[in-house]
Amino acid sequence: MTGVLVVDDDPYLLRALRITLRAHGYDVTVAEDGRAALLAAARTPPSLVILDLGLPDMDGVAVLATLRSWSQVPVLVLSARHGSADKVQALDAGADDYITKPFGLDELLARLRALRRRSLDDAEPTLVTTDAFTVDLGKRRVTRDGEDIRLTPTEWKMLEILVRNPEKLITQQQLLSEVWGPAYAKETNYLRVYMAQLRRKLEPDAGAPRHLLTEAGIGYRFMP
Amino acid sequence: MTGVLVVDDDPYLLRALRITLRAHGYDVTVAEDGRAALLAAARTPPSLVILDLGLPDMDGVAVLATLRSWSQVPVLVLSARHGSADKVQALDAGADDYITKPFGLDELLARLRALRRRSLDDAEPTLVTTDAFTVDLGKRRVTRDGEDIRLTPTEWKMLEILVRNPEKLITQQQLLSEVWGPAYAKETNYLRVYMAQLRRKLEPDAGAPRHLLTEAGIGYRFMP
DNA sequence: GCGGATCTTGATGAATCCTTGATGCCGCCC
DNA sequence: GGGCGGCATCAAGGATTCATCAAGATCCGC
Repeated sequence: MTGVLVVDDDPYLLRALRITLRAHGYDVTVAEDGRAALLAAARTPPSLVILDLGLPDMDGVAVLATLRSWSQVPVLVLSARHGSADKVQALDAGADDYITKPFGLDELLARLRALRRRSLDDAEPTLVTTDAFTVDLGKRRVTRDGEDIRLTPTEWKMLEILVRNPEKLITQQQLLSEVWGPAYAKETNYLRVYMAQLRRKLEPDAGAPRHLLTEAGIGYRFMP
Repeated sequence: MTGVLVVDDDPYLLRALRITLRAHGYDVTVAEDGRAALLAAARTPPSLVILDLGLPDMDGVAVLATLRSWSQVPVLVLSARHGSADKVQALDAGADDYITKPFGLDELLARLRALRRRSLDDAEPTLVTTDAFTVDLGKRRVTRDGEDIRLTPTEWKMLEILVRNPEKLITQQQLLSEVWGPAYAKETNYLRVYMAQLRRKLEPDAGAPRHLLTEAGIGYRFMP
């Protein structure tokens, strides 16, 4: 499902957008100020962001700049200002599109479609290599000795979390709640089963792992 | 040098744009009607296109659609019309941005920067070959053993997305929302039906696919 | 309208994946 | 040395997902 984060302080517009976007199949999250928007974007990264520049707590361009510091998500900016200086500022801060109020909902939907069309070919060239295997986070692919390794969805989720935090200790609870959900925080069994499978598929000697390490009683750690 | 093709029939605007864009480091080509624009774009493919919808010889949207049939170059549309129906039509025909006259030159420049930022990873091969079949993304054609393969519109859309992202895993949700729209993100049935058809038409052995691979529970992947 | 192509929808067996329990190993403390 | 807790491994079941087929429903050009 395509997730859209709508950031605006006008409750009426918010309501209209939520209804319209839901009716067109988007999964809508809303935020009424900049702080809430950044929190929401960090917690559940959306596929698209609609951002009003006139927010009560902080400048819209500042929100955009902060978001851009860690996310490449396409952003469509809303503004009541027609002045070209504002547009220039927003576009240069990293906005992908700019639309002035008032606007037609069909135009907004068309611009969203155009944005999403472009967002697919954002090749995220993050490649993590060890001397045994290579993980391509963008293409979602693992290779070993030139051969593709086939991972199940659960195996991949676990590996992705570990690989995105190299050398960092990930607790069992972190892994369980990220992969299976917070309700599974005590099912440490799952971790053993899947860690064993990952090692069998990736480690040269699954009995003596060198990259997927166990920290007894605490969690696991990935070493490049 | 970034090449910009400017298509407009107003000689004054053309002159102003040429001077301004050259001053900002762009390499400018101009065309005064649709036919000349398409010829120029075909002969020396530009990095960006600025297209006025009001042309003397043919409808601007038709020019855009024709251009889109073989090129993915970012297009910024100029129009004197403020109506949202026009915008929707242009954006759905493949425009990447839309700006109404009159406009500020600094806004135009900012939008051009935003467009160029998004299209950095060009180098788009229009011809993708495997040892079983060949896909010509520009001409929208698929050949196998020298024979043309007939694809339905839906089959083509699906294949195009996969082929434009070689080796990359495309999730079921990405495929569904690109081909059928975001509201269909749960109809994974469609994917199976059409993937089976694509394999029957393209794979030497549809039962053991080598180029259109299934990642169970996640999505599909194209391997050249 | 009519006919053909294309798109939906449902049903079936096969393949894959997740869960769960049992078993054995290792290190540690009593 | 024996008991214990945490870990690794294995295998089987049940659940989910996939491939395939075929029958309507719908769209489109003539």
